[in-house]
Amino acid sequence: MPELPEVEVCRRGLQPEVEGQTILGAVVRSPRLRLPLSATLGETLAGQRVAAVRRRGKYLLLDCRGGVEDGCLIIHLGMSGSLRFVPFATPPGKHDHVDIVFAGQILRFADPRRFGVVLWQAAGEAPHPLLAVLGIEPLGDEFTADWLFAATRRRAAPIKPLLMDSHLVVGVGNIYASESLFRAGISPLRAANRISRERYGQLVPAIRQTLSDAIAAGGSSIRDYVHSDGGAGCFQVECAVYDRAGEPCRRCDGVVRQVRQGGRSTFYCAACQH
DNA sequence: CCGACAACCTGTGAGC
DNA sequence: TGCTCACAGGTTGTCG
Repeated sequence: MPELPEVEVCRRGLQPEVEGQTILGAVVRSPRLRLPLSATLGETLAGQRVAAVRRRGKYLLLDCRGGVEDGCLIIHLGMSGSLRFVPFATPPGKHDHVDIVFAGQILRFADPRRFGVVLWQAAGEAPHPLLAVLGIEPLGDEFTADWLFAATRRRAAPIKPLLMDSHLVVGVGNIYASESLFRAGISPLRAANRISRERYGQLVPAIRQTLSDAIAAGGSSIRDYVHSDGGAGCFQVECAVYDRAGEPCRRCDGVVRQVRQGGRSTFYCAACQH
């Protein structure tokens, strides 16, 4: 479910609940995820104090201190993952794979499709390979039109799948790639190296704005559970093109089209986007 | 190095 | 109602 905004909303929901709190232990019901879960996660996490809740791309990072070894709990929600707080003794559902137990409540990780990841990274180890290959943060200072223009000079692939390549830029998933390109008036089919520097000057702010708006829209209703349903976020923001094939464009009297790129659905308005 | 594609896994909705 | 198929918000690995 989650792209960058959903993960960031999740992080903000998590932070006030767990920062400074001590983890009593963890329960692993099913270790089968995208990468196998450590069998000793419970012992590793027991007694850890959560020093900070950070985000890198779509990865949540819980910095931990004071257990058997300092380190970082890395969580990725994959396509269908979610985190929520539940009271003690709440019976686990079919896809509730991991519990992280705090003094007053349980942080429960569920993931029907098992594309998610829960990993322990010990302090002092080399950065985990999953994180080491990540590109730059789209809401960070480095993400500029000049940078994106330079990074795409040798890329003949269509711009939309490139925006979704986390080795280049992190966090832009299938929904927000389509939405950002609509906002910038750029066709998702256009070769990345045939987009001018000036038009990247439109695209970069469009991506930032699209992500920021989505974070702001999702950021309202967080309290005792962690929001990770991008669908709900999308309803709140009202998508311009995503999942609106055949429906009227919101900007002109055209119709939203759907095509397939890299095995994923892309939505756009051929009249508004070139 | 680049780009296209299959694969991982489970659930859901559409169509017959 | 029940079956089958296509598709779903991510990422990696393989192949040409």
